[in-house]
Amino acid sequence: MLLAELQNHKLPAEFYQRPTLEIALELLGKVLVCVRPEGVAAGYIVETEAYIGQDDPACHAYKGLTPRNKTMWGEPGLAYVYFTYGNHWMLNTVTERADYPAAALLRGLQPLLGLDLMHQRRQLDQLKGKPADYKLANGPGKLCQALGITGALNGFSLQSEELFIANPPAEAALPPFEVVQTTRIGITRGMDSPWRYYVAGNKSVSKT
DNA sequence: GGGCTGATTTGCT
DNA sequence: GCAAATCAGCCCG
Repeated sequence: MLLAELQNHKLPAEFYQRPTLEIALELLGKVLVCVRPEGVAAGYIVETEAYIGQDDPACHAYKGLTPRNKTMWGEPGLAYVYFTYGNHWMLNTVTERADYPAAALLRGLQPLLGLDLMHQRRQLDQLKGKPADYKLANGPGKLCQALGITGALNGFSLQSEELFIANPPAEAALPPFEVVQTTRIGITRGMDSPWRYYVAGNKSVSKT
């Protein structure tokens, strides 16, 4: 079964102990897996953004350490989950090294496992019917909703049993793809840094 | 397909 | 109080 394969190919701690831009780039095509009591959901990462250090005006760490952004100063490989806009959770992977606040935001997922569960969680309106599969997690807020990720997972290790990122086995990998590098989305400061990456042509990218 | 707008909570000024 | 690493609904074409 694919889930067992994925569990055996978790990214090692060293993967996260590197420059954030490298990590954001290399996360593309990896598989994010979330195991909750109600079931398993997983998808290919197709869009990421880097937020790097206290000098990056768009990074939450810009204004210094607060209870909310504390996880960014933690060990690389932790999940930094935060709440914004009154409705939405966001998932990041902590990068670089402990005591240095940096993270890669996961912005888009191409659904792979647990499609029914994702539809159930993302159900908007009984009358409207199901959204297309590629729209289940094509955005950072939707991604968390589809996988059942909430603040309860903030500070969890991304090598845990509940939430982890894995290198898919060759037979389950995304077909070869090109990467587009561009500026970040949804921010009001630090808009010049081209720290967003996505899989060219993939429909689960939030905006092209 | 694209543009505009209200929703709704948390954390910090 | 207000801004926020957003989303969905509604209108238009």
